[in-house]
Amino acid sequence: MLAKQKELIVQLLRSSKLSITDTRVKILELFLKSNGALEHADFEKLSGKSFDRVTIYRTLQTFLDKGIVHKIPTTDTSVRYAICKSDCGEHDHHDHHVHFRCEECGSTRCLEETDIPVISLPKGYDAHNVEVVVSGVCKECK
Amino acid sequence: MLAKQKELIVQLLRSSKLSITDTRVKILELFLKSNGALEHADFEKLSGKSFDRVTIYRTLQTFLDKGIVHKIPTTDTSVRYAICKSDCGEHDHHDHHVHFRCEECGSTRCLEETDIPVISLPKGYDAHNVEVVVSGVCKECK
DNA sequence: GATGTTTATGCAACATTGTTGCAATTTTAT
DNA sequence: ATAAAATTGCAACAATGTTGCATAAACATC
Ligand SMILES: [Mn+2]
Ligand SMILES: [Mn+2]
Ligand SMILES: [Zn+2]
Ligand SMILES: [Zn+2]
Repeated sequence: MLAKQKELIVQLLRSSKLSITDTRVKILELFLKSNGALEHADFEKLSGKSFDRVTIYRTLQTFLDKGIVHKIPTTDTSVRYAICKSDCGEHDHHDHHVHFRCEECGSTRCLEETDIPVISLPKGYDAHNVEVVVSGVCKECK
Repeated sequence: MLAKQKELIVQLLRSSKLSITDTRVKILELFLKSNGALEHADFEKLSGKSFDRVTIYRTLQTFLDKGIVHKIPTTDTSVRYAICKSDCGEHDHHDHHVHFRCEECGSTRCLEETDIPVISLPKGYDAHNVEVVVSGVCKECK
């Protein structure tokens, strides 16, 4: 791993008041390396089975709590996580972008530049959050 | 069960070229009765444990294949299903509506009148399907 | 309504995914 | 270097989903 990236990761953990551990550094490294969302099984594979499953679950939950990563909805039982590129904090997330799932390569990406549209709901409904997931064929697969 | 509803369900199964079985009738009955999306565990509870888990999985998959139900994306591992109110067929679904998840009562509903907005993606991306899930507080819970 | 054929179901066995308690280890603060 | 606090790995468990196969139910034909 590059020293620069390591420094970046350490800063990220420190600013979230998390202690610097091998698992956390490795998982953040995998997020930065990948160009899309990752799911639990990916970490077990990509990390070379060096970490316990439970630790990975707990680490992802911690990152969620701290606003370091966010989840992306799916229609199957998998849970997909992506790193927050905007500076989300523990109590305010502002990842208001569309997600894209490619039917060819299976990758899921954050489209940072594509904003979530305004949805006008029927009377009586109060919206707190809107998730948009587009599926289709990505740039690379066409 | 009302005779009228039973007849409706039988028609629905026939028009999808599915044989009429107890499990299928019961599951459709539960869909019609509920005013929101259901997940696998709901069928085991609501049906009174009379059906095998495997049969429920297979029935839901069959209904999906035939366009009788559709899935709704979630950020957890649960898979939620709702009945298609538009007349979707085996090869063409046209459920282009927004879904709403209430943070209070936990119900997920199809907002049939609320259309999916047009999303303009970055160049190179080809959209086939757009899913919108809004979370917040529903009519009844306010 | 009885017949054979097709289809669906239930069961067992297994795989995958996620959770909790607790002791051992690592990190951090002093 | 040491003590306190936090994280990790392990075991045990719970929930969810899949497959093969024998039995049972539904369907089409007579
Ligand atoms: Mn994202
Ligand atoms: Mn719907
Ligand atoms: Zn692709
Ligand atoms: Zn509600």
